Amino acid sequence: MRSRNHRGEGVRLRADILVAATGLLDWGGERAVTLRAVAREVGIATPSIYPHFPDRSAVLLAVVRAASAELTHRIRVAMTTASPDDRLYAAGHAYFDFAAAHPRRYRATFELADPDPVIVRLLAGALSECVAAGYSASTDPAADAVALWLGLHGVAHQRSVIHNFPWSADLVPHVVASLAHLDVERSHHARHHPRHVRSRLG
Amino acid sequence: MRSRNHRGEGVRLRADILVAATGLLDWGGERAVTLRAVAREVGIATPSIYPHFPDRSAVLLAVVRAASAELTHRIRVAMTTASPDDRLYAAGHAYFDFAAAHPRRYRATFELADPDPVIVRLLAGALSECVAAGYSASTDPAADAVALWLGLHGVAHQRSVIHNFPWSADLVPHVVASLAHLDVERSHHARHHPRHVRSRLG
DNA sequence: TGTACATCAGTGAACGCGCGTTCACTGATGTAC
DNA sequence: TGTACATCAGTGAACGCGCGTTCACTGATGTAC
Repeated sequence: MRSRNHRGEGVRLRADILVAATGLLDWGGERAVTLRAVAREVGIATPSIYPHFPDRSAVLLAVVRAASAELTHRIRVAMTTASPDDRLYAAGHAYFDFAAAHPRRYRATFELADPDPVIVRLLAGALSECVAAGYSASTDPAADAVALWLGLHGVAHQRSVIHNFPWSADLVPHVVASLAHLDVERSHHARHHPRHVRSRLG
Repeated sequence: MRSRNHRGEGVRLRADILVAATGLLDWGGERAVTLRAVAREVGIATPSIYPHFPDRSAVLLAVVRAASAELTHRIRVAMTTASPDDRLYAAGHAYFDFAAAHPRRYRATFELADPDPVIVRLLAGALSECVAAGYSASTDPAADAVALWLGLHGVAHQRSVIHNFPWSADLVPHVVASLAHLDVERSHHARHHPRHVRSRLG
Protein backbone atom coordinates (compact mmCIF):
# COMPACT_ATOMS: atom_id res chain seq x y z
CA MET A 1 0.00 0.00 0.00
CA ARG A 2 2.53 2.54 1.16
CA SER A 3 6.08 2.34 -0.13
CA ARG A 4 9.07 3.03 2.05
CA ASN A 5 10.50 6.52 1.75
CA HIS A 6 13.81 7.04 0.03
CA ARG A 7 16.89 7.63 2.06
CA GLY A 8 16.94 11.07 3.68
CA GLU A 9 13.23 11.54 3.14
CA GLY A 10 12.07 9.82 6.28
CA VAL A 11 10.57 13.09 7.50
CA ARG A 12 7.79 12.64 4.97
CA LEU A 13 6.28 10.07 7.28
CA ARG A 14 5.91 12.76 9.91
CA ALA A 15 3.65 14.72 7.62
CA ASP A 16 1.65 11.61 6.73
CA ILE A 17 1.16 10.88 10.42
CA LEU A 18 -0.16 14.38 11.02
CA VAL A 19 -2.57 14.15 8.10
CA ALA A 20 -3.93 10.83 9.33
CA ALA A 21 -4.20 12.04 12.92
CA THR A 22 -6.06 15.14 11.78
CA GLY A 23 -8.47 13.00 9.81
CA LEU A 24 -9.12 10.78 12.80
CA LEU A 25 -9.62 13.80 15.03
CA ASP A 26 -12.17 15.26 12.62
CA TRP A 27 -13.90 11.94 12.33
CA GLY A 28 -14.12 10.66 15.88
CA GLY A 29 -12.75 13.32 18.19
CA GLU A 30 -9.72 13.24 20.40
CA ARG A 31 -10.43 9.71 21.60
CA ALA A 32 -10.17 8.36 18.07
CA VAL A 33 -6.59 9.56 17.71
CA THR A 34 -4.75 6.49 18.95
CA LEU A 35 -1.29 5.61 17.74
CA ARG A 36 -2.56 2.30 16.46
CA ALA A 37 -5.36 3.93 14.50
CA VAL A 38 -2.98 6.49 13.05
CA ALA A 39 -0.55 3.77 11.99
CA ARG A 40 -3.39 1.76 10.46
CA GLU A 41 -4.50 4.82 8.51
CA VAL A 42 -1.02 5.64 7.25
CA GLY A 43 -0.23 2.03 6.44
CA ILE A 44 2.74 1.53 8.73
CA ALA A 45 3.52 -0.39 11.90
CA THR A 46 2.66 1.45 15.09
CA PRO A 47 6.23 1.73 16.41
CA SER A 48 7.24 3.60 13.26
CA ILE A 49 5.61 6.67 14.76
CA TYR A 50 8.15 6.87 17.57
CA PRO A 51 11.11 8.16 15.59
CA HIS A 52 8.94 11.17 14.73
CA PHE A 53 7.02 11.81 17.95
CA PRO A 54 7.98 10.96 21.52
CA ASP A 55 4.49 9.83 22.48
CA ARG A 56 0.80 10.05 21.72
CA SER A 57 0.25 13.44 23.27
CA ALA A 58 2.98 14.93 21.08
CA VAL A 59 1.06 13.83 18.00
CA LEU A 60 -2.14 15.42 19.28
CA LEU A 61 -0.34 18.60 20.21
CA ALA A 62 1.21 18.87 16.76
CA VAL A 63 -2.19 18.39 15.11
CA VAL A 64 -3.73 21.04 17.27
CA ARG A 65 -0.94 23.52 16.76
CA ALA A 66 -1.29 23.13 13.01
CA ALA A 67 -5.03 23.72 13.31
CA SER A 68 -4.45 26.85 15.33
CA ALA A 69 -1.99 28.13 12.73
CA GLU A 70 -4.43 27.42 9.92
CA LEU A 71 -7.26 29.23 11.68
CA THR A 72 -5.06 32.27 12.18
CA HIS A 73 -4.01 32.09 8.55
CA ARG A 74 -7.60 31.99 7.34
CA ILE A 75 -8.51 34.97 9.45
CA ARG A 76 -5.50 36.86 8.16
CA VAL A 77 -6.46 36.11 4.58
CA ALA A 78 -10.08 37.07 5.21
CA MET A 79 -8.95 40.39 6.62
CA THR A 80 -7.39 41.59 3.40
CA THR A 81 -10.28 43.95 2.76
CA ALA A 82 -10.40 47.67 2.32
CA SER A 83 -12.53 49.02 5.13
CA PRO A 84 -11.69 48.13 8.73
CA ASP A 85 -15.28 47.28 9.70
CA ASP A 86 -15.53 44.84 6.83
CA ARG A 87 -12.32 43.31 8.08
CA LEU A 88 -14.01 42.59 11.40
CA TYR A 89 -17.05 41.07 9.74
CA ALA A 90 -14.85 38.97 7.48
CA ALA A 91 -12.78 37.77 10.43
CA GLY A 92 -15.96 36.75 12.22
CA HIS A 93 -17.17 34.76 9.27
CA ALA A 94 -13.80 33.09 8.77
CA TYR A 95 -13.76 32.11 12.42
CA PHE A 96 -17.26 30.72 12.30
CA ASP A 97 -16.69 28.90 9.03
CA PHE A 98 -13.61 27.16 10.35
CA ALA A 99 -15.51 25.83 13.34
CA ALA A 100 -18.38 24.76 11.11
CA ALA A 101 -16.07 22.97 8.69
CA HIS A 102 -13.99 21.16 11.33
CA PRO A 103 -16.06 21.02 14.53
CA ARG A 104 -14.06 18.46 16.45
CA ARG A 105 -10.76 19.90 15.40
CA TYR A 106 -11.87 23.34 16.51
CA ARG A 107 -12.86 22.04 19.91
CA ALA A 108 -9.70 20.04 20.44
CA THR A 109 -7.64 23.03 19.39
CA PHE A 110 -8.96 25.16 22.21
CA GLU A 111 -8.93 22.40 24.77
CA LEU A 112 -5.37 21.26 24.19
CA ALA A 113 -3.57 24.44 23.19
CA ASP A 114 -3.66 28.04 24.27
CA PRO A 115 -5.34 30.30 21.74
CA ASP A 116 -3.14 32.13 19.29
CA PRO A 117 -2.75 35.68 20.59
CA VAL A 118 -2.28 36.90 17.04
CA ILE A 119 -6.01 36.65 16.42
CA VAL A 120 -6.86 39.09 19.19
CA ARG A 121 -4.14 41.43 17.94
CA LEU A 122 -5.57 41.38 14.45
CA LEU A 123 -9.02 42.16 15.80
CA ALA A 124 -7.65 44.94 18.01
CA GLY A 125 -5.87 46.49 15.04
CA ALA A 126 -8.94 46.56 12.84
CA LEU A 127 -11.08 47.80 15.69
CA SER A 128 -8.70 50.67 16.34
CA GLU A 129 -8.92 51.63 12.71
CA CYS A 130 -12.69 51.52 12.95
CA VAL A 131 -12.54 53.94 15.85
CA ALA A 132 -10.18 56.22 13.94
CA ALA A 133 -12.49 56.18 10.94
CA GLY A 134 -15.51 56.89 13.10
CA TYR A 135 -17.16 53.52 12.47
CA SER A 136 -16.89 52.29 16.03
CA ALA A 137 -17.86 53.86 19.36
CA SER A 138 -15.33 51.75 21.24
CA THR A 139 -13.38 53.57 23.90
CA ASP A 140 -11.04 50.69 24.66
CA PRO A 141 -10.26 48.76 21.48
CA ALA A 142 -7.86 46.38 23.20
CA ALA A 143 -10.44 45.27 25.76
CA ASP A 144 -13.21 45.23 23.18
CA ALA A 145 -11.13 43.05 20.90
CA VAL A 146 -10.85 40.48 23.68
CA ALA A 147 -14.60 40.58 24.23
CA LEU A 148 -15.18 40.28 20.50
CA TRP A 149 -12.93 37.30 20.26
CA LEU A 150 -14.66 35.62 23.19
CA GLY A 151 -18.03 36.30 21.59
CA LEU A 152 -16.90 34.76 18.34
CA HIS A 153 -15.53 31.81 20.23
CA GLY A 154 -18.89 31.31 21.91
CA VAL A 155 -20.71 31.28 18.60
CA ALA A 156 -18.12 29.08 16.92
CA HIS A 157 -17.89 26.64 19.79
CA GLN A 158 -21.61 26.15 20.03
CA ARG A 159 -21.68 25.72 16.29
CA SER A 160 -19.09 22.97 16.69
CA VAL A 161 -21.13 21.22 19.36
CA ILE A 162 -24.80 21.64 18.59
CA HIS A 163 -26.45 20.27 15.55
CA ASN A 164 -29.96 21.61 15.51
CA PHE A 165 -29.82 25.21 16.62
CA PRO A 166 -31.65 28.24 15.30
CA TRP A 167 -28.60 29.72 13.57
CA SER A 168 -29.81 32.94 12.12
CA ALA A 169 -27.96 34.06 9.03
CA ASP A 170 -26.83 37.34 10.51
CA LEU A 171 -25.84 36.04 13.93
CA VAL A 172 -22.13 36.50 13.30
CA PRO A 173 -22.32 40.08 11.98
CA HIS A 174 -24.76 40.83 14.75
CA VAL A 175 -22.32 39.69 17.42
CA VAL A 176 -19.45 41.47 15.70
CA ALA A 177 -21.35 44.75 15.46
CA SER A 178 -22.50 44.60 19.07
CA LEU A 179 -19.17 43.74 20.63
CA ALA A 180 -17.16 46.07 18.40
CA HIS A 181 -19.68 48.88 18.95
CA LEU A 182 -19.92 49.36 15.21
CA ASP A 183 -22.10 51.92 13.59
CA VAL A 184 -24.82 49.65 12.29
CA GLU A 185 -26.06 52.05 9.69
CA ARG A 186 -22.93 51.93 7.57
CA SER A 187 -21.97 48.40 8.40
CA HIS A 188 -21.78 45.40 6.16
CA HIS A 189 -24.61 44.07 8.24
CA ALA A 190 -26.81 47.04 7.51
CA ARG A 191 -25.97 47.01 3.84
CA HIS A 192 -26.96 43.40 3.51
CA HIS A 193 -29.99 43.42 5.77
CA PRO A 194 -31.77 46.73 5.16
CA ARG A 195 -35.02 45.47 6.65
CA HIS A 196 -33.34 44.88 9.96
CA VAL A 197 -32.01 48.42 9.90
CA ARG A 198 -35.35 49.86 9.02
CA SER A 199 -37.00 48.17 11.98
CA ARG A 200 -34.17 49.44 14.14
CA LEU A 201 -34.72 52.98 12.92
CA GLY A 202 -38.49 52.82 13.06
CA MET B 1 -16.43 1.09 54.27
CA ARG B 2 -19.86 1.42 52.76
CA SER B 3 -22.74 -0.52 54.27
CA ARG B 4 -25.42 -2.15 52.21
CA ASN B 5 -28.62 -0.18 51.80
CA HIS B 6 -31.75 -1.31 53.59
CA ARG B 7 -34.43 -3.05 51.68
CA GLY B 8 -36.33 -0.72 49.38
CA GLU B 9 -33.63 1.91 49.57
CA GLY B 10 -31.47 0.54 46.79
CA VAL B 11 -32.04 3.74 44.81
CA ARG B 12 -29.71 5.52 47.20
CA LEU B 13 -26.83 3.88 45.40
CA ARG B 14 -27.92 5.65 42.25
CA ALA B 15 -27.37 9.00 43.91
CA ASP B 16 -24.00 7.89 45.30
CA ILE B 17 -22.92 6.82 41.85
CA LEU B 18 -23.83 10.22 40.43
CA VAL B 19 -21.95 12.05 43.15
CA ALA B 20 -18.84 9.96 42.57
CA ALA B 21 -19.07 10.31 38.81
CA THR B 22 -19.44 14.07 39.14
CA GLY B 23 -16.37 14.21 41.34
CA LEU B 24 -14.35 12.21 38.85
CA LEU B 25 -15.55 14.40 36.01
CA ASP B 26 -14.49 17.53 37.87
CA TRP B 27 -11.19 16.00 38.74
CA GLY B 28 -10.02 14.36 35.53
CA GLY B 29 -12.50 15.16 32.81
CA GLU B 30 -14.76 12.87 30.88
CA ARG B 31 -12.05 10.25 30.41
CA ALA B 32 -11.74 9.79 34.16
CA VAL B 33 -15.36 8.73 34.50
CA THR B 34 -14.98 4.98 34.05
CA LEU B 35 -17.36 2.54 35.65
CA ARG B 36 -14.50 0.95 37.53
CA ALA B 37 -13.31 4.27 38.92
CA VAL B 38 -16.83 5.21 39.93
CA ALA B 39 -17.29 1.89 41.71
CA ARG B 40 -13.94 2.28 43.44
CA GLU B 41 -14.95 5.74 44.60
CA VAL B 42 -18.34 4.63 45.90
CA GLY B 43 -16.95 1.50 47.51
CA ILE B 44 -18.91 -1.09 45.57
CA ALA B 45 -18.20 -3.72 42.96
CA THR B 46 -18.34 -2.47 39.40
CA PRO B 47 -21.30 -4.60 38.28
CA SER B 48 -23.42 -3.04 41.02
CA ILE B 49 -23.78 0.00 38.79
CA TYR B 50 -25.75 -1.91 36.19
CA PRO B 51 -29.05 -2.20 38.03
CA HIS B 52 -29.11 1.61 38.07
CA PHE B 53 -27.68 2.55 34.69
CA PRO B 54 -27.71 0.56 31.46
CA ASP B 55 -24.16 1.50 30.53
CA ARG B 56 -21.35 3.97 30.98
CA SER B 57 -22.76 6.62 28.71
CA ALA B 58 -25.99 6.68 30.71
CA VAL B 59 -24.02 7.58 33.82
CA LEU B 60 -22.25 10.40 32.03
CA LEU B 61 -25.48 11.66 30.56
CA ALA B 62 -27.16 11.72 33.96
CA VAL B 63 -24.24 13.65 35.45
CA VAL B 64 -24.37 16.16 32.67
CA ARG B 65 -28.12 16.61 32.84
CA ALA B 66 -27.86 17.32 36.55
CA ALA B 67 -25.15 19.88 35.88
CA SER B 68 -27.31 21.56 33.29
CA ALA B 69 -30.22 21.70 35.72
CA GLU B 70 -28.03 23.16 38.43
CA LEU B 71 -26.67 25.83 36.13
CA THR B 72 -30.18 26.84 35.16
CA HIS B 73 -31.18 26.87 38.82
CA ARG B 74 -28.29 29.13 39.77
CA ILE B 75 -29.15 31.54 37.01
CA ARG B 76 -32.77 31.55 38.07
CA VAL B 77 -31.80 32.29 41.66
CA ALA B 78 -29.39 35.02 40.58
CA MET B 79 -32.14 36.65 38.56
CA THR B 80 -34.32 37.39 41.57
CA THR B 81 -33.41 41.06 41.47
CA ALA B 82 -35.50 44.13 41.11
CA SER B 83 -34.40 45.82 37.92
CA PRO B 84 -34.30 43.86 34.66
CA ASP B 85 -30.86 45.07 33.65
CA ASP B 86 -29.41 43.92 36.95
CA ARG B 87 -31.03 40.58 36.28
CA LEU B 88 -29.02 40.29 33.08
CA TYR B 89 -25.78 41.23 34.80
CA ALA B 90 -26.49 38.78 37.61
CA ALA B 91 -27.25 36.02 35.14
CA GLY B 92 -23.97 36.68 33.39
CA HIS B 93 -22.03 36.45 36.60
CA ALA B 94 -23.82 33.29 37.69
CA TYR B 95 -23.03 31.72 34.35
CA PHE B 96 -19.38 32.70 34.52
CA ASP B 97 -19.02 31.63 38.13
CA PHE B 98 -20.42 28.20 37.44
CA ALA B 99 -17.89 27.62 34.67
CA ALA B 100 -15.09 28.93 36.88
CA ALA B 101 -16.11 26.69 39.78
CA HIS B 102 -16.54 23.50 37.73
CA PRO B 103 -14.56 23.92 34.52
CA ARG B 104 -14.56 20.34 33.33
CA ARG B 105 -18.14 19.78 34.27
CA TYR B 106 -19.15 22.89 32.38
CA ARG B 107 -17.35 21.70 29.27
CA ALA B 108 -18.73 18.19 29.41
CA THR B 109 -22.21 19.56 29.92
CA PHE B 110 -22.18 21.39 26.62
CA GLU B 111 -20.42 18.66 24.73
CA LEU B 112 -22.68 15.81 25.78
CA ALA B 113 -26.07 17.47 26.19
CA ASP B 114 -28.01 20.12 24.38
CA PRO B 115 -28.13 23.41 26.24
CA ASP B 116 -31.15 24.07 28.40
CA PRO B 117 -33.47 26.35 26.40
CA VAL B 118 -34.80 27.79 29.64
CA ILE B 119 -31.67 29.91 30.03
CA VAL B 120 -32.21 31.70 26.76
CA ARG B 121 -35.86 32.24 27.65
CA LEU B 122 -34.91 33.77 30.98
CA LEU B 123 -32.48 36.10 29.25
CA ALA B 124 -35.04 37.02 26.61
CA GLY B 125 -37.61 37.82 29.29
CA ALA B 126 -35.32 40.14 31.20
CA LEU B 127 -34.12 41.73 28.01
CA SER B 128 -37.68 42.45 26.91
CA GLU B 129 -38.31 44.13 30.23
CA CYS B 130 -35.17 46.19 29.76
CA VAL B 131 -36.51 47.36 26.43
CA ALA B 132 -39.89 48.19 27.96
CA ALA B 133 -38.18 50.14 30.74
CA GLY B 134 -36.02 52.00 28.26
CA TYR B 135 -32.77 50.46 29.47
CA SER B 136 -32.00 48.58 26.28
CA ALA B 137 -31.91 49.65 22.66
CA SER B 138 -32.58 46.12 21.44
CA THR B 139 -35.06 45.82 18.60
CA ASP B 140 -35.20 42.04 18.63
CA PRO B 141 -34.94 40.75 22.22
CA ALA B 142 -35.37 37.14 21.21
CA ALA B 143 -32.46 37.22 18.78
CA ASP B 144 -30.38 39.36 21.09
CA ALA B 145 -30.95 36.93 23.94
CA VAL B 146 -29.47 34.16 21.80
CA ALA B 147 -26.47 36.32 20.98
CA LEU B 148 -26.08 37.22 24.62
CA TRP B 149 -26.18 33.61 25.66
CA LEU B 150 -23.59 32.69 23.04
CA GLY B 151 -21.36 35.51 24.22
CA LEU B 152 -21.63 34.35 27.80
CA HIS B 153 -20.87 30.84 26.69
CA GLY B 154 -17.75 32.05 24.93
CA VAL B 155 -16.49 33.80 28.03
CA ALA B 156 -17.42 30.93 30.32
CA HIS B 157 -15.99 28.25 28.05
CA GLN B 158 -12.66 29.99 27.67
CA ARG B 159 -12.62 30.50 31.40
CA SER B 160 -13.08 26.74 31.79
CA VAL B 161 -10.22 25.99 29.40
CA ILE B 162 -7.55 28.63 29.79
CA HIS B 163 -5.63 29.16 32.96
CA ASN B 164 -3.56 32.27 32.47
CA PHE B 165 -5.70 34.75 30.62
CA PRO B 166 -6.08 38.49 31.11
CA TRP B 167 -9.53 38.24 32.71
CA SER B 168 -10.53 41.79 33.32
CA ALA B 169 -12.91 42.26 36.21
CA ASP B 170 -15.64 43.85 34.15
CA LEU B 171 -15.44 41.51 31.19
CA VAL B 172 -18.75 39.84 31.95
CA PRO B 173 -20.78 43.05 32.47
CA HIS B 174 -19.05 44.47 29.42
CA VAL B 175 -20.17 41.57 27.24
CA VAL B 176 -23.64 41.66 28.74
CA ALA B 177 -24.04 45.38 28.14
CA SER B 178 -22.77 45.17 24.58
CA LEU B 179 -24.86 42.21 23.48
CA ALA B 180 -28.00 43.36 25.29
CA HIS B 181 -27.56 46.90 23.98
CA LEU B 182 -27.91 48.21 27.49
CA ASP B 183 -27.76 51.84 28.38
CA VAL B 184 -24.32 51.92 29.93
CA GLU B 185 -24.92 55.13 31.87
CA ARG B 186 -27.51 53.65 34.16
CA SER B 187 -26.17 50.12 34.18
CA HIS B 188 -24.71 48.15 37.00
CA HIS B 189 -21.50 48.32 35.04
CA ALA B 190 -21.52 52.10 34.94
CA ARG B 191 -22.45 52.39 38.57
CA HIS B 192 -19.55 50.21 39.61
CA HIS B 193 -16.97 51.56 37.20
CA PRO B 194 -17.53 55.30 36.92
CA ARG B 195 -14.07 55.90 35.45
CA HIS B 196 -14.90 53.77 32.48
CA VAL B 197 -18.05 55.77 31.90
CA ARG B 198 -16.25 59.05 32.15
CA SER B 199 -13.76 58.03 29.49
CA ARG B 200 -16.67 56.88 27.35
CA LEU B 201 -18.38 60.22 27.73
CA GLY B 202 -15.24 62.26 27.23
C1' DT C 1 -45.43 -18.57 66.25
C1' DG C 2 -42.70 -20.98 62.90
C1' DT C 3 -41.04 -21.78 58.41
C1' DA C 4 -40.62 -21.94 53.40
C1' DC C 5 -39.96 -18.87 49.87
C1' DA C 6 -39.37 -14.65 47.10
C1' DT C 7 -37.05 -10.60 46.63
C1' DC C 8 -33.60 -7.32 47.20
C1' DA C 9 -28.79 -5.37 47.20
C1' DG C 10 -24.87 -6.41 45.91
C1' DT C 11 -20.41 -9.63 44.82
C1' DG C 12 -16.25 -12.09 42.51
C1' DA C 13 -14.34 -13.98 38.71
C1' DA C 14 -13.85 -13.93 34.12
C1' DC C 15 -14.31 -12.64 29.00
C1' DG C 16 -12.23 -10.22 25.19
C1' DC C 17 -10.52 -5.90 23.59
C1' DG C 18 -7.66 -1.99 22.25
C1' DC C 19 -4.32 0.60 24.00
C1' DG C 20 0.83 2.88 24.66
C1' DT C 21 5.20 1.52 24.65
C1' DT C 22 9.57 -1.41 24.35
C1' DC C 23 12.61 -4.52 22.19
C1' DA C 24 15.47 -6.79 19.10
C1' DC C 25 15.30 -7.15 14.36
C1' DT C 26 15.54 -6.61 8.86
C1' DG C 27 16.56 -5.24 4.51
C1' DA C 28 17.67 -1.66 1.38
C1' DT C 29 20.81 2.13 0.27
C1' DG C 30 24.55 4.94 0.32
C1' DT C 31 29.76 5.63 1.51
C1' DA C 32 34.83 4.88 2.61
C1' DC C 33 38.64 2.66 1.03
C1' DT D 1 35.64 -1.49 -9.84
C1' DG D 2 34.67 -4.24 -5.80
C1' DT D 3 33.52 -4.82 -1.10
C1' DA D 4 32.97 -4.08 3.85
C1' DC D 5 30.45 -1.26 6.71
C1' DA D 6 27.35 2.34 8.57
C1' DT D 7 23.06 4.30 8.38
C1' DC D 8 18.42 4.77 7.39
C1' DA D 9 13.37 3.54 7.35
C1' DG D 10 10.64 0.73 9.11
C1' DT D 11 8.83 -4.12 11.19
C1' DG D 12 6.74 -7.98 14.26
C1' DA D 13 6.03 -9.77 18.50
C1' DA D 14 5.31 -9.02 22.99
C1' DC D 15 4.60 -6.63 27.68
C1' DG D 16 1.23 -5.10 31.05
C1' DC D 17 -2.77 -2.38 31.78
C1' DG D 18 -7.46 -0.70 32.44
C1' DC D 19 -11.53 -0.97 30.43
C1' DG D 20 -16.99 -2.33 29.64
C1' DT D 21 -19.74 -5.93 30.23
C1' DT D 22 -21.61 -10.70 31.43
C1' DC D 23 -22.43 -14.46 34.42
C1' DA D 24 -23.66 -17.26 38.10
C1' DC D 25 -23.67 -16.42 42.79
C1' DT D 26 -24.60 -14.95 48.04
C1' DG D 27 -26.56 -13.53 52.07
C1' DA D 28 -29.76 -10.68 54.40
C1' DT D 29 -34.58 -9.27 54.86
C1' DG D 30 -39.25 -9.23 54.42
C1' DT D 31 -43.79 -11.92 53.42
C1' DA D 32 -47.40 -15.65 52.77
C1' DC D 33 -49.35 -19.30 54.96
